[in-house]
Amino acid sequence: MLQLRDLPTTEILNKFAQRYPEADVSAIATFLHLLRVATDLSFALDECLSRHGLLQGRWWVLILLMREETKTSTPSVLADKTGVTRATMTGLLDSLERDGLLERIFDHSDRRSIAIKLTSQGEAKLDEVMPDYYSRLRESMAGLNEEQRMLLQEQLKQINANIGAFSKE
Amino acid sequence: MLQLRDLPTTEILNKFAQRYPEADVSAIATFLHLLRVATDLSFALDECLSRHGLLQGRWWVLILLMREETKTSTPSVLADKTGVTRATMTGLLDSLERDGLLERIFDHSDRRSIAIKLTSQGEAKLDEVMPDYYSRLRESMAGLNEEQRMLLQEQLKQINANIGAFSKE
DNA sequence: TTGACATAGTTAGCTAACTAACTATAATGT
DNA sequence: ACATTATAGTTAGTTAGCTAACTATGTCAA
Repeated sequence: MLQLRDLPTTEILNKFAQRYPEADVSAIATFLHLLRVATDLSFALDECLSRHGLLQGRWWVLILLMREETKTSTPSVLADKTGVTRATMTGLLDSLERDGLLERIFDHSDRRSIAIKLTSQGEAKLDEVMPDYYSRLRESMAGLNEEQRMLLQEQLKQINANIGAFSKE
Repeated sequence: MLQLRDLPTTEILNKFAQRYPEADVSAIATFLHLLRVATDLSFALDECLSRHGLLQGRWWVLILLMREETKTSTPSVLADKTGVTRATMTGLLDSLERDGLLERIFDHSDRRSIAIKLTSQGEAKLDEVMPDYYSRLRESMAGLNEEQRMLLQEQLKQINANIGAFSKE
């Protein structure tokens, strides 16, 4: 995702709207601001995680395992839940296994399948990262009160409901 | 940026909040929903652009050139405005030049510098892409009225103001 | 006026995603 | 029962980003 350092001014938007009558200026501005804030947040998150030797992909895998009662899942399920391909998941798991944060356990009920289990080192890593992540996240959202947060989530849901319009056909 | 297909339920968030007292449940939920909608929008945008042989990086370069009165800029300025490195910009410009959408013009006032100019083919490409992009964008934002859009932008500004908290130190 | 530093752009090599093709195993329909 | 199809995971090769190092040119201060 691009960083979009230079959002269009109102004048520029109006100039484009003149050339392209399909343009809805306030829709464009809202869309670009949303993308902008989200990419900035995503970069900041990666910066936070990288201080602990993680990036979003590796970190999210650890969290998904921690969520499970048994601290265990499978590569395909993890791939689906993180939204990466199974091929990418193979690489993420290789690197996390190399660091001792999880282990591959061969399941004998279905010999195609492999169980992925968080190690105690993996738990310890999350116990180190999550407090830092949660503290920073708390601060970065401090500008909105509870009511504003609920409202924001409602509005995001509205947008989410119509995303299909973008990719349809 | 990850796709985050499986956002945590309230129960999961509460479980984590029990283990990590730093957690602010509504902050986390708002943050994740924001990232989620933004990545979905970004994917949808790429899907729309790829029908016209573009992706965000190449497309944004064309737009930045179109904004200029002279349809001209330089690699470094374009790199700054798109938030990619100069090295990445070299690659983007190579590919756009190969497609005939822009040209490199050697500037003799400063022989280090190169002028990048949108060709008429480049303009034609934008004239093909932008109406499609704007129409889809209009539809995807149709769930919010003018007032809600302004409100959303205000809230995003609030978050933006505190992003520093995430990456500080 | 020249030595040190700064700027513009490129090249080379790395990384983390991707797709496509592959192996192995399981499930299913005739 | 066995041929077909589906599923789980990996491997190989591609892509679009990145950083670091490089060339060439320009600027500035002793």
